[in-house]
This record gives sequence, structure tokens and C-alpha cells, in this order.
Amino acid sequence: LHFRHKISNIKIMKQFKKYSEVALPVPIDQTFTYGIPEEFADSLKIGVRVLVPFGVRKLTGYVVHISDISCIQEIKPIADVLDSEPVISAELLRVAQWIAEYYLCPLGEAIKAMLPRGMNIESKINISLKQEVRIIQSALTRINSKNQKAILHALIEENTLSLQELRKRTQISSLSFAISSLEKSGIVNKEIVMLKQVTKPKLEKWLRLSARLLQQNALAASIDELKKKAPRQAACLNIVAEKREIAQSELLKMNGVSTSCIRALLNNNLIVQFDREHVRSYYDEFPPEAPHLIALNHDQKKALAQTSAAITNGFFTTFLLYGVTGSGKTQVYIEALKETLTKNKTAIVLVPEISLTPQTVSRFRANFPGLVAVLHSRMSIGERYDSWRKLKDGSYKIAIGPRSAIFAPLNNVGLIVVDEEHEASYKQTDNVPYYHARDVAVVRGKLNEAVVILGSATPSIESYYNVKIHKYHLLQLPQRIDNIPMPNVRIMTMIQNKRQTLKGDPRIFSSPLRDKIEEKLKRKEQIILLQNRRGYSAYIKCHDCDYIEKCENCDITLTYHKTTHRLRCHYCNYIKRAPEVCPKCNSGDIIFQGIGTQRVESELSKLFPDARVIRMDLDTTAQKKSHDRILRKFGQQKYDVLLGTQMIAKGHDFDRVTLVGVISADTALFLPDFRASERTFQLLTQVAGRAGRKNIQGEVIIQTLSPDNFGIICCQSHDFMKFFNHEITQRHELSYPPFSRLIQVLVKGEDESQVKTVISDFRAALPDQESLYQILGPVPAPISKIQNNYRWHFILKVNKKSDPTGMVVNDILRDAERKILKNIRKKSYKIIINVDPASLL
DNA sequence: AGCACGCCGACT
DNA sequence: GTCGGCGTGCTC
Repeated sequence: LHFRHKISNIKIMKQFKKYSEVALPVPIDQTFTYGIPEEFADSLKIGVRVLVPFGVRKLTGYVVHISDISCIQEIKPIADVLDSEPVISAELLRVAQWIAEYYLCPLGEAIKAMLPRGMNIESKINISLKQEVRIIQSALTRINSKNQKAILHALIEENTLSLQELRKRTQISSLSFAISSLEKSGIVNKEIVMLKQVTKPKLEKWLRLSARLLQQNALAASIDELKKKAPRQAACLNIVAEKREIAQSELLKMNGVSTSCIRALLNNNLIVQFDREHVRSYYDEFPPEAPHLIALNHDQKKALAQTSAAITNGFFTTFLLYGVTGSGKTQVYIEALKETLTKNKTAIVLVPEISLTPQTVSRFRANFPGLVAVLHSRMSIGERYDSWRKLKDGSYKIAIGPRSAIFAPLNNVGLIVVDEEHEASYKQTDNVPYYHARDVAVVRGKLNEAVVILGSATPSIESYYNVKIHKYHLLQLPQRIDNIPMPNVRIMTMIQNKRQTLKGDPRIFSSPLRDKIEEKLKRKEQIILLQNRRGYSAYIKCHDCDYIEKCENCDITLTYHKTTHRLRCHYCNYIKRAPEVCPKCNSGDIIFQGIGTQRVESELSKLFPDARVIRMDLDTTAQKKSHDRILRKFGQQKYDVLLGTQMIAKGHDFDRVTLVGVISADTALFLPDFRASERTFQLLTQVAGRAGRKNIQGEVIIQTLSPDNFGIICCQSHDFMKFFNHEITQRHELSYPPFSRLIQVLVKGEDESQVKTVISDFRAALPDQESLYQILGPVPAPISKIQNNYRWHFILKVNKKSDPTGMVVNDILRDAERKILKNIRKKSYKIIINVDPASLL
């Protein structure tokens, strides 16, 4: 490991016995040296959290290195050591180091991303009133300063506020001057306080018999005695005796037991109380199903034989398990997991957030009772912390979860499974580090000499290319299990300008799709309809003057939601009433363009008033468990039609679905993104895979305006290979990934001219090196404004051959960024460097 | 990021 | 003389 330093002079310092290199979760690309106080000098380990002074604040940092000397002059000591054992293993530290280097983020940020939330302690500055409100109010009349008045008004309401909260409430940018004036006049108090660690093991009170009663006959004697005067206590004592140990909360639930009763027994030293950890577990409410014993078919056995061999040998190998929808990939994972556990190793299973349903979890839990920990963002901080700790101490052997589960604190990882490896949700886009969990999985696998299985029915172009160049090994499951035939896919060409008739809107339901729905409803079979756009219509447009309503804060058309009769921005959640007449020309002829799920729903209820339809999109799954609930109800056949956005395409196997309809396959096709075609192929193939049941061929109808699109054609023939070959030549011609590495440099801010200056300065700071990279832009990003922030970007197409690890270009980018941050004033903009962006919007 | 400090113009 | 806004620099 090496660490970035700013070396001021080369003079070896020796104020402390030992020095530690501390990574901090701040956007500064270096580590900081702290002295280790004598008391910790021998016990401090790499990987523990420490509390360190940082300017006036205190922050939680991570010890990444320990040495005897230092060449930094003024060194502060570590304020406190927060762990006795490392929270981050040497192996995970190396993963963090790779992430920091490859995705261009500070090491501290990478480490922070690996730990469950709530493990960071920070100081905050609290401002409080020093005197009574009455006195303050009289003082207010004497104060002329606008800012001071605003601060006092806020404080009268709350008494104590942190500096940050105060800034939010008063909207004053530079508070410090006003606060120091108030401090001088003795009106307010300023103090630095520590925030508590949010997550701790949850302790529960348990009860057992006192040692005295364990002696012969003592118990019976006590009970007899109590029966006379305190029968309830006697009964209570009896229960404790029977159970030996019982949680107090459990005991209290029983008949006739009260707190006073327990207190009396405790006071008389008949029972004793002790603390026991209560492990919080989100999925406990879903009991595991019994494992159904499934005999593997020929293909599954073949795939398993190869993974088993690799697991047994303990060599790093990455497999791409390409298995068509319903081919039984999960069973292969489970068998591989069994193999891994018998080798006394641990495993991680990554699943897209949306597929992490109770059913998925139960399936794994059933096969490995008591060994599976779930890590899920919908779990509370406490639940996640408990899973995390039990993985760390080795009581759980398998971690299952979405993206961040790749950081599960397991030792001796032998297998990493990435299910649906093509899923874009594996790429983190909202926070640093902008990592791709599938790629981290491969890195972590390599560090552990582990086996990595990437599974998909529609592999990403990148992964399949890696098979071609022999980086990954291909495993194939070309047949569906249980003799379910591949569905029959029909493509319906839609015509844009047909007018609505009595038989409904032909732009939503073509007559073949309408007929099929009718047929299936009659036969009591289930139907899935995909329309990958929520709301009612994508935008509303004035028929006379072509005016389109756009968001005030974003460069986005507003989506019409009929249920609330509102226009909504899907980027910033800006909401306004839908106009009755055109705001520009007052025409009443407003037309709804672009079909959303709500529109399909209302059309469906017009055409088939008796059909029971359930809609699933972001708007109907806002609640914590509504997603699971909708799928469960549909599975129990309480509905005939499941209608929704892409989230319906995975997560469940419904064996009564015989028809899948795609209302419009075009929603993603025209996005200015080089993956648009790939996305479309994947989504269509995934949703088509929902159709069909044992011995009955499912039917799929895809409606589209562009029937010539290659993704759609290949979906019809279930021909991934054909799609891949076509797509890979295109990527090659345009030198897009996997033939290059893309890096997006995006600047956003409220002042567009400033954003433009920064992005072009950044561009200019990059030396022209034709052989190393090509630069496209800077240009405004396709979505040029989000939440009043203008967005400009340029794209680096890095030549993989001249920079295979990416470190050459990354160093250049780091230097350029440092230069930019130094030279340009104002910080009202943000620079985002996104390595391997999932999309370029 | 988040904080303090210092400069400068405005205002009493 | 203050106050308030804004830019700059620093964090071991």
C-alpha cells in the first residue's frame, strides 16, 4: 500500500513513539498522519476506527498504516481509539485501495462505503442560548444586526441548534461573524459536542434462577413458601425455573406476570437479571420454506462440475453462467454454495435490489439454515449492523444482498455469485465511490483466490466479450427446466398517428394484443403487461402551438399523473397542477403524448372492465413492503393482470402467466446512450421469460414503432449470440466499451457560465495524448439541467491497450482535478468523475 | 466537506 | 466603527 502525502520538508520527526496513517471520509485525496499516544502504542491495529482532531472538528478515521517515523511537522495525536479489533480486514482494505485508485475517490470515502451506516462519529458545533428567553427578547430590541436577530429568533424556538441546522434555518452563508459577536456579548454559547455512534448491539434483559435456588430442594421450598403469600410470584418463578433462561419481555407476555412481580423476585434474590444480545433480523418474519430437493438436469450438472472443480482447486476463476430465463441458475448457485461451505469457506451472493424478495431469501435460508445473513437497504441501521457483526465474527457464512453486500466482512471468501450481472443497479451512481459491484466482485475474488460466478439470461456485452477473450469461462444452460418451452414472441408494428376509436386507443393496444388478453382472461390465465414509463403520459403538449410543459428546475418534460391531476418532474419531484388550457396560447386542445402505466391501466379498465388489474411502478411501491405484497398477491392469483414498469420483469416465477405484452418497446431506444439497444434487448428478453408454464408455450406480444431494431428482432428469436455479434461490431467501430474504458467528467452548478468555465478548464488541463485517450466534448449533458443545476460533461475514451490498469489515465485526471480546484475560485459547482459510467445522461 | 479568517464595501 | 458578503486557504 502506498499513500498520498503532501511533503513539506524532508525532516524526520520523532515526537511520538509511533505514527498512524489515517484515511478520512473527506473529499481530500490523501491520508493524514497522527501520533499514537503512549497508551495505545502497542495495541493499535490497522483497520480500527479512530477519532481524530481535524481542524476544529473531530472525525472518525480509519487506521491504514502504522510506522515508527514521520516527516510531517505539526502532528496531532489520535483523540480516541474506537475499536479494539479492526472493523476492516487487511483484505477489504486492499479492495478499498483498489476502489480509491480505480474510481478516483479518497481512500477514506471508499472505506466508509464498506461499513454499515451509523458507525461514524463526528463532532458538531452547537449554539445555545446562555440566558433566559425573557432576557434575550429584551436584548433583541437593542440589537441592530440582521443576522444576529435571525440567529436569536431561531434559537428562541429551539434553544440549541447545530451550526449546520442554524445555517439551514437562517439561510445565512457566513454565520461565524454574527455568532462570535453574540458570544462576546454573552448571549449565546458555542461548544463542540460529539455525536454518538448510532449503532450498537441491542441488549435485552434476560432472567434466570439465582445460584442459591439451584441447590437441591431450594427451588421447591421457595415456591411452596411463595404460594401462600404471593401465588403470582410463585407461578412466575416456576416459569423461570422451567425455561432455565427467559427474556424478560417474553415472560411479561405470559398470563399473570407483571413487572412488580418480577421486581419482587429480583429483590428477594430468587432470580437474577443479565444482559443478552438481541439480534435484529428483518427477514425473521418470513419463515424459510423447506428446501425442495431438485435433481439437476444435464446442463446444470455440467456447469456445477466446472465450478466445483474450481472451488476445490482454490484458484481464482470467473465464470459467466449464461442461462436462459427459467433455466435454473439459482439451483446451480446453491449447489456451488454447498461445495464452498464444505471447503470451510464463506460466500457472497449479490442480487439486484429489486429481486431481493422474501422468497429469494427464503430459498437460500432453507438450504443453509442459520448461516445466511441478509444485508438490505430497506433494513434498519440496527438490523444491518447486526447482520454485519455476525458475518464478521463468523457465525454467518453466507451474505446475500444488493450492491453493497460485496463488502460483507467475511473472512476466507471462497465464492462470489453475482446474479443478473448485467443489471445497471450494480453501479453506484448517487454517491462516491461510483463503483460497479460486479467489477469489485471480480477484484475481491482475485484477492481471495475465490471463484466468481456471474449469472444472467442476458449477459452484458462486456462480460460476454470477456468470455471471448478467455478472461471468463462460459457455462451454459440453454434449456428451461421442467420442459417449459421458450415463449413464442410476436412483434407488432404500431403506427403513430392512428386516432382513437370506440374500440379503444390503437396506440396502446393493437388488436392482436387486445384479442389475446381477452382469450387469456376467459381461460383464467394470468397476464403480464410491461410499459416502462410511469405516470399517465410522458408529457402534455398543446395541439395548436406545440407548447410542451417543462420542469422549472430541470431540463425535463413534466409527466402527467392522472390520479392527482398533477404534472410531476421525475427528477426533482417538482409538482404542479395540470393546466386546463395551454399556458401560452390559451388553446383548450391539450394532447397527452407518450403512454405511461396509469394510461394503460385506465385503457385496460375501459376495454376489460371485469379484469382484476394490479399496477406496479415507483408510485405504487413507495411503501416499505408494498413491492413484496403486490407480487405475492399476483402470485396467489388475486389479480389477472400485472401491469408495470421494468420492476415487474424480475423477482418472481409465476406459473400461471401465459401471456406477456409489451405496450411499447421503444421507451428506452431513443435515449442518447450507447447502451440503449442493449438495455432494450435485456428488458424485453427478461420480461418475455415470464411467459410459459410446464408443457405450455407462453406467448409474448411486443408492440413497437421500430420493428427493425436489432435488439427487438433478436429477442423474438431468443438469440443472444446474434445480438451480441451485431452489438460488438458496432461497439468496435465506435470504440465504445469493451474496446475502450469510458470516464465521464461532469460539472454541475447553478451558474451555467461558471460550469462552462470549469469544464473547459478541466478539459484544457488534460494533455492531448492521442494514443492514450480521446476526449469528446465538453458539451451540455443530455439532461442539461437537474434541480436548477446546469450540467456539462466530457467523455474520455481511454485506449485499453495503452493503459490496461487505468492507472496512467487516472493519475493524469487526479493531477488535472487538483490543478482545477486550486486555480478556480468559488465552490458553487461540483466536479464528478465517473469511471465506467452506466449511462451518459 | 466544513470551517475560520481576512478583505472590502456598505451602513450607522 | 460595526456589519455582512464573499473569496481563500487549510485540515496531519
